[in-house]
Amino acid sequence: MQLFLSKFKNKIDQKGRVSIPSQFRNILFQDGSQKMFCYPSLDAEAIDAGGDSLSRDIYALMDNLDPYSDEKDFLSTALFGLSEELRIDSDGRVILSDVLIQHAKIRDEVIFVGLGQKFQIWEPNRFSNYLQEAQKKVREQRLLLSKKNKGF
Amino acid sequence: MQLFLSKFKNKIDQKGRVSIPSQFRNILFQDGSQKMFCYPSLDAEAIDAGGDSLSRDIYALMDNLDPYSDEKDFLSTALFGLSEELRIDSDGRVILSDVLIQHAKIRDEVIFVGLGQKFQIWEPNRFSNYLQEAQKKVREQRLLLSKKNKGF
DNA sequence: AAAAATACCATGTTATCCCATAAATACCCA
DNA sequence: TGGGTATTTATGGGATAACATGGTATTTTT
Repeated sequence: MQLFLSKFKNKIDQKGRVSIPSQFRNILFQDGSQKMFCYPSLDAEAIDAGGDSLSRDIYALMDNLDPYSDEKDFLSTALFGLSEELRIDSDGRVILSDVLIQHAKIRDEVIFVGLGQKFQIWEPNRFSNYLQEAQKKVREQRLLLSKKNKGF
Repeated sequence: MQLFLSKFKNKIDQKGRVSIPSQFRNILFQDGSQKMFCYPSLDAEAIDAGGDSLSRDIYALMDNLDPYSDEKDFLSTALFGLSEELRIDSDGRVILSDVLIQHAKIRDEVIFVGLGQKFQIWEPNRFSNYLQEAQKKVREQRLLLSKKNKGF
């Protein structure tokens, strides 16, 4: 399985179009779909995005919940109610919706960040702050992890 | 399993290309992949790099985490977001990304240092400083150890 | 009709491929 | 062992393809 790795900075033009980094695009295209599945990230000011496998994972997650629970209703509203399948045009670009743009406080540049099975889209400054925090956490965690994981 | 051993100094050309030392390249090619997996070293001004086995170790590490926790998001941002799989071209060269170059403060020459299951890429002067300190530390340690373990 | 979405085209930049060269290494055979 | 030949390797350059990005034209929506 191909993973989303690394990060890329791209511009948004006057029409609101952004190129999806080719590395990510190729992964999305692998299952034949010309869509990018995305929704406002639940715990960050960013957009979560991915391909068919991501949307399938989320469907599967929902299926495991009690059909008549509040929890399921909340989650399906938060995820499916706000998720979109953006069409990827012939040049590999998408147009982000207003809802997504406002949630992530995006202007005219974005950062695509690979997270393995999905990726996120950030406003650049906001992302560099988040990254610093994340790196701090990793350094703390690593002490624990390194006992089990050789080499890393 | 083949180990990355010894060190090699190579040049970066005007296009940003560096030859991977053939000894290392052969190990990378063993599992058929044309990629070099790498990321900014966590505790040194250097680039950590390796092949499939290194990336698999890290993927496995992430698999153990709760898929929808923000702990996982933090870790995958710092690990996946900063990792790259650089394509090795037909002449055995890669192009290091800006992020990696800036982290390791690399200019037009690098040193590849074998560390067993992975290797590091250093700016030459920075590496020789690091090496001197490391040797000093080893000598100090050895004095302590030798009291218990003669012969080392 | 106006606005938005889509297709299509153009451009500069960068990455990728292919080939050339020189040095180093491995190989071979008398 | 020596001496010469072939092979590998690092490195440079030119040609080509891919990519991000901007623009214009055409279609669709409302």
